[in-house]
Amino acid sequence: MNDEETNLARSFSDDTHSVFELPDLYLSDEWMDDDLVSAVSGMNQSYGYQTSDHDVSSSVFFSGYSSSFSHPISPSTKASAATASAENQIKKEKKKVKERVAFKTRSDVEVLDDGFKWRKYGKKMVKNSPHPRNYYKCAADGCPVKKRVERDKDDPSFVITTYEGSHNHSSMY
DNA sequence: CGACTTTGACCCGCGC
DNA sequence: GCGCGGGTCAAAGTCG
Repeated sequence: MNDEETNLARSFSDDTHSVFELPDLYLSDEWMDDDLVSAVSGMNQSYGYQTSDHDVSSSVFFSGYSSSFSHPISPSTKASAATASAENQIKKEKKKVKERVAFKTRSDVEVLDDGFKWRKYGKKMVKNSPHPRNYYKCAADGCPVKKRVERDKDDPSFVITTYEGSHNHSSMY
């Protein structure tokens, strides 16, 4: 885990958020489908946290393509694919994607204040799920960080948040 | 009245 | 080369 990811984890441990470790309760691979599973490396951690308004618990997957990519648990589609082409795809993704962090959060609201200011720029219906997916960008000037938020397809009380990139500004606003 | 969200259109990569 | 799925743009709308 690099510094950025550590900071991200710590951002949930302030006045309004308290971070505590969970047993591997939510680390089952049932939700790890498609691109999410391909984003997961060997370093997995599980957290829960509370806000003043809501009780939420999260599975937190810190991932980085750049470091020690471990072979993912193959979902059905990729498992059936030829090994060679699958490896090529992994190579391509490795090149393109720098850094991705996926949260699965039990919450009734999808806009959790994680200390950054987000500007919403898109909404899409995704094929796999009956729920829309929302796209946010960090509002800080010149900051390239994006996140996407979607609900779990078969358990709508979960919200999946995926962060992409690292903040290049120290202040949160 | 300014800042931010909404929402359909547009774009681009990929598989057939 | 066309259609589809996923990501982004930007004009219009909404909110404080």
